Amino acid sequence: MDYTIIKVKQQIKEAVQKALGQEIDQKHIEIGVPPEKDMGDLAIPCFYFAKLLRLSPNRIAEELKNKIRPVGFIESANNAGPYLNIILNKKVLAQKVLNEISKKGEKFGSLKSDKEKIMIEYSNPNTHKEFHIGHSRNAILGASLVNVYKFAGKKVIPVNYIGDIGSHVAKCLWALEKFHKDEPLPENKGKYLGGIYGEAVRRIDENTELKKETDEVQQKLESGDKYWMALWKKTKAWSMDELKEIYKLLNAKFDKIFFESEVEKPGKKIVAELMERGIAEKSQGAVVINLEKYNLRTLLLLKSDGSSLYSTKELALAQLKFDKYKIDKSIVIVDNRQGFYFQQFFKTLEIMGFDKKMEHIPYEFVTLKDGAMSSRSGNIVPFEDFFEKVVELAKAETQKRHQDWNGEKISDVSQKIALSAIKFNMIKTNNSNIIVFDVEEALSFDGFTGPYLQYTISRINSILKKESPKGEIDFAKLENLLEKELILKASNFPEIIAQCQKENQPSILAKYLFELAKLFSNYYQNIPILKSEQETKKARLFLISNIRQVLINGISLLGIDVLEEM
RNA sequence: GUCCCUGUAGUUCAACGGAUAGAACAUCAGCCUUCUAAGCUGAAUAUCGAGGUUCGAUUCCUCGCGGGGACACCA
Repeated sequence: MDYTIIKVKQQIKEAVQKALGQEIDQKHIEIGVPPEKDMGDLAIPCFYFAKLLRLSPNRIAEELKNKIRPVGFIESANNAGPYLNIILNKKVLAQKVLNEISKKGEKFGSLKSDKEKIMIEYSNPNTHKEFHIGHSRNAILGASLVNVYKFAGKKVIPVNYIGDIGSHVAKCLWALEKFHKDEPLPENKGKYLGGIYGEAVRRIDENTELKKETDEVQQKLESGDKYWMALWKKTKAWSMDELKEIYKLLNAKFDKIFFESEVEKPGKKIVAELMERGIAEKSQGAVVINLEKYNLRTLLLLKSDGSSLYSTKELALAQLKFDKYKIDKSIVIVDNRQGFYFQQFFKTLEIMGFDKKMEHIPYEFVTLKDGAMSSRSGNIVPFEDFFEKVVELAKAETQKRHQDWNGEKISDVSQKIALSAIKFNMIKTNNSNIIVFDVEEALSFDGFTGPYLQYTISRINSILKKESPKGEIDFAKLENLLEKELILKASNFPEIIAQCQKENQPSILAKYLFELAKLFSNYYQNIPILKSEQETKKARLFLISNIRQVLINGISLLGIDVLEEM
């Protein structure tokens, strides 16, 4: 990375090293931020130097203050106890950072590309089931991670692995045939199927005798019964149509979609090989791999009736990924409840001699105030229902503000506002925290939300529409402290991208964007732009157009479509 | 029982081992003859407990307490 912020820090490190002597390792020079703005722009704790040089940290800070001379980005330094605070040169910083953003445009923040080819598997829904808000967390998180990885210079192949076979399909089709045959079909057939699946689960719950009937359906499906296969194909298409619609809304894209149905047979073959090689063994009629010596208990690879399990199929999927797509690494985004399974699964691959880089990125699931969502209890919040609700609310708010807009524009803007609210809401929480879904909160458009970011961009657009920056910029005109703060924050963007990718945590980006937008809002409120003196105005317009660029780059990475106005 | 996540303000969340623990929502008090008030400013309120490591612990380690989840025929 040759970004300005990196150069600034490098310059500071060199200055410190020069002042204290070569025995100071630059790696140990930490650069942070002071607690108060008026103390300085960057801060260096001096404890490490103190230990090395056998002097008090306060003394070293003082010495550094006296030795550091203004050069390049560094304007001056102040000591405060054991800390050295650096004040950056406003003009130089503004010039370098703003020109950099302006020049790189939508590429600003992107990192040097490396050769590693990574497959990211995410979403992984089942057909014949309802797609609820919990599934949307995975799709939203995955889509943004794919964006972030690409922006961070990785070669990414986003894929989806869909559960199109198994007992859930049998249950759904059984209920469809038994209770809904010849019924007129609604427009959204995928959602209709999901409802029927829920009904099937509840009926079987009430009368366990019915399980026999669904088992029969499953056997027919597995044996390739023509009638049931035809029904399966037809209904699978319904689910896929619905999923495609949802993915369009969520900006979730896939280069390849794998289906469980295509890896079932190859999976069984692998299990048979494992048996021959003595890696897997029979236990109570089923095939298992004993992982007790790794403290991972036992993983079931095949059911006692010979039918496949998730693990069976996934063995084949892993091979398919590396053999056919020539990837260096495979990442799977699946909720944390499968964490133990993945430990077992990866260990199994290792024992098999399948020595590849595979990683499970866990995240916590979405629950409701009164407990987890389940088809059994019927307390599912379907994504589409929730989405409609948010759109409706956005519409009401938009109409209130823009009586002159036509229906089409209102609808379009409202939909985008709704989606930005939903996506941001799912991303703003750290992956390792459970989201307790609260409709009230999810419907909010105020504060730390997607619409707030959109609104900030709209306000910038509104100014730039009236006048855009032209000609030579006098960066000395950006002398306000709020301006310096904004510029410094904007300069941090590439570092945020790096961190976000490294930690698989888009919430870091969400938080950063909010902070940047917040700084702008404050600036906007207090500093007139269009009404300022000519040269100052030019500089300020240039500043805000670049702040907008950073906001747009960041929001886009979250998978959110940027609005022109709202 | 073993393993994973988690415990911070009334609520939902932040805080590479660093200075006075930050936001948002809700509450209260202000700000629209000024570039979009979906905004801005201010007030008030918090680290589950006990040890340990460290110059320094919300963060790391140990133990305890509380919440959620996973652990053989679901995915």
